[in-house]
Amino acid sequence: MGKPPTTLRDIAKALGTSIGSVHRALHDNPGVSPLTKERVLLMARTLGYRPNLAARYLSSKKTLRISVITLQGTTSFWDEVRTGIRQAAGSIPLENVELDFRTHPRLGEGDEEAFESAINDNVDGILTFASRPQVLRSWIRRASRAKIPVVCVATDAPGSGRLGIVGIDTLASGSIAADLMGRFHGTREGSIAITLFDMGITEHAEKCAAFESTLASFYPNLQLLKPIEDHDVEMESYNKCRKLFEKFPNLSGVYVTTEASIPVLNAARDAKVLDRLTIITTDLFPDLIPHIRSGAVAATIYQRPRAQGQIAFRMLHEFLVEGASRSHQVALAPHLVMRGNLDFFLHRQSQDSFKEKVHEAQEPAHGLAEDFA
Amino acid sequence: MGKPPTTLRDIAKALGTSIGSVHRALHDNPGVSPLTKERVLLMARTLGYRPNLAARYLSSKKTLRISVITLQGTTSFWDEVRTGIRQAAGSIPLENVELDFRTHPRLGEGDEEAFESAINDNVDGILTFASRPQVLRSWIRRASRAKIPVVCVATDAPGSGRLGIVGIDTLASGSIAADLMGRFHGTREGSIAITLFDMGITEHAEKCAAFESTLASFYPNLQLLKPIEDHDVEMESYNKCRKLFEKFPNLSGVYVTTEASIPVLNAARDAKVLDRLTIITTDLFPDLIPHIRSGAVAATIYQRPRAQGQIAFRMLHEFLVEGASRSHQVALAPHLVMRGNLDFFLHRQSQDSFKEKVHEAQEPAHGLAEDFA
DNA sequence: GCGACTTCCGTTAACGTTTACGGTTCTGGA
DNA sequence: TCCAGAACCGTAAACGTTAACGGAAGTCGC
Repeated sequence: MGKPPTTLRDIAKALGTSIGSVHRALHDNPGVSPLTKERVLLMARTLGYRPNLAARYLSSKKTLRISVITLQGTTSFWDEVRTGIRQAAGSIPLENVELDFRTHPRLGEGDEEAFESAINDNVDGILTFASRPQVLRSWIRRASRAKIPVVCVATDAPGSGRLGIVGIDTLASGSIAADLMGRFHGTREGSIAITLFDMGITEHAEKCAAFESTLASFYPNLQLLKPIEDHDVEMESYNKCRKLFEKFPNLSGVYVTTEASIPVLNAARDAKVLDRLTIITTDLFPDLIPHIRSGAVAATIYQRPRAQGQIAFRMLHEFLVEGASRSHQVALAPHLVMRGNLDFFLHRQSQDSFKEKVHEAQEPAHGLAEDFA
Repeated sequence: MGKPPTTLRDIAKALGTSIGSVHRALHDNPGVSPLTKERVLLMARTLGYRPNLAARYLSSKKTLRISVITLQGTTSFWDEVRTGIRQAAGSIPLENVELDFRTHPRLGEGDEEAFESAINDNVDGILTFASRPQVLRSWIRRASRAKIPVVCVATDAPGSGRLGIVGIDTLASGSIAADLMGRFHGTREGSIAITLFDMGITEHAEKCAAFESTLASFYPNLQLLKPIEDHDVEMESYNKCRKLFEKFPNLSGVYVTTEASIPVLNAARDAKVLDRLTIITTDLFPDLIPHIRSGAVAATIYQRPRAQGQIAFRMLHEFLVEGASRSHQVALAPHLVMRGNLDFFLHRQSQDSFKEKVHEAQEPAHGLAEDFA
């Protein structure tokens, strides 16, 4: 059924040339004439040549260096992303990967420098958070020109030449938030607010649009107010919300699409409207937990940072190893966290780098695992 | 920072013996004395020997044969699981895996035969659906004794010696269903029904318990009725539900934990209680779609069959290749599907076995979706 | 016409493991 | 005493790729 795969030797033999020339041609290394190069490329294609990765790795054993340029962050989101990257890097069978974390403290502080040093170090690939697409775009483009593939996590930098993007599906997030808001609220009239970082961020605009669209389609009794932009500044968020609650005393729900949910909750508490509001937030971090348990936050939409990190790494690695990756845009389904299943997610987060953890000793001896240490 | 990894030659040299003996010792092949074997094992441990997988694969290039013993199924669930397995098998870099699907038509029909033939064929590993744990337990045990690792998908077979299990977290599923039911329903009194396959199935009992517990903790206004067992028989489900609706006219919600949601919906329609009920179902398949769109089904808890298949395959493969896998029990977080985000999941399902050759032009409108832990 | 250089190409030794094959030495039985 | 067989062990050839080396032409300057 399976004919043996074609090798470099096969191509060489078919062309009456040598392995060395074939190898040079396929890697467009110098030292091969344009004619033979073309003939090799053609023959490789017709014979359906696929490089044997095991042999390649065994022979060259050069290590891939991947630079991870991310934000420190105010919540645990980016820590989780980095953990996911580390996990994925640790679980590839042929471990020849070296991770190089360049974490900058604040938004727009040190990201450009990190990019510059990564490019100068001539790393093999970059995983990054494109916090400021408009600024980072040129850096990503510069990396691409230097043949360094870049994969964005969480936020896209469209038109930058980046290899790919992995993030949470904005449509699914915004829609599910709207559906929950609508169902939780019932059929009476009411108005809903939404907070986001900045309408200039594609992801946030899309989430907002999806939320609005679903709300309009299925819950016409709910009216969406003009979005509030907080720019990830606590005071801005708090003050704008205080003003909002005063201006719309009949407000019945808030959808917080950013990490800055605590200021919103504080504002609601201080305005004494907390128990009248249905609040849906985004992500999951320690400070938010008591608010979920108390029921103040009805639900939170978990953006699966660890999964994002894992998949981003896999995408980059696949490209570096195979020369092409399967899908360059990955949109994950968000998870929904509420009071009842909160512990499940907390438990999952806590099994951190313990991947080697000994699992419940109820079934100890399997007998198969006795291969070698 | 990185000293070169130890090789067979290193061990041999350190012991003054030969590569051949070291190899035989590490694989407990015949032809090595107990003494040298012990010394090799010790030295391998102290030198921290890890086999070089690239070299191993390059040299042996034997193909792993994995048998997939699953149900045909009445919905697309198991098709999706199999698709996930295929995808995962296709995406491993060193492709030396041969999948062998043994699909039996009905529950408890042909599963034992499939196991027997798989064991007789001496496959390298088995992925299976332990539909009837009590019956299959002995078969799994038999496979384990034949050194064939078995990974269960969706349903566990505890105490069978299986290598591992991947499924949806029952606590998260039951709890989120209860939370939604409670929030959707509001604060007025009401009673809720739950349908399941059989209380004998661990997963179903656990889901039921989680549902009950969350309901009792946070929504004491809702009263849970005695569970209905449908045994995956349509008529049984329909009839029991009809009787239920007659007996409890003030019923306000149903949580369907099995695939058999259509009979429940039909019964509710025929009993003319459909619009009074909050119905939460499980999984996502074509027949269910119109009911979600119409709002008859408020939400459905998607069990991510494709992700289950992918992860189960990975677990088995990792064990077969590396000799030990990281975690033998994987509990996935379920996804929540409602009207608004339904299209996202449908779109994702439809990108089936395409995965090959998606050399996208520039930036397609909507991202490709991938499923993952 | 002779070295020095360029351009192209063939050969070959790694990489670490598996596997088959030939050797030892040792045992038991005739 | 000698042979057959077992039990143990060393050697070497694969596997497919990479990278380095050396050789064969051909080109240029003197």
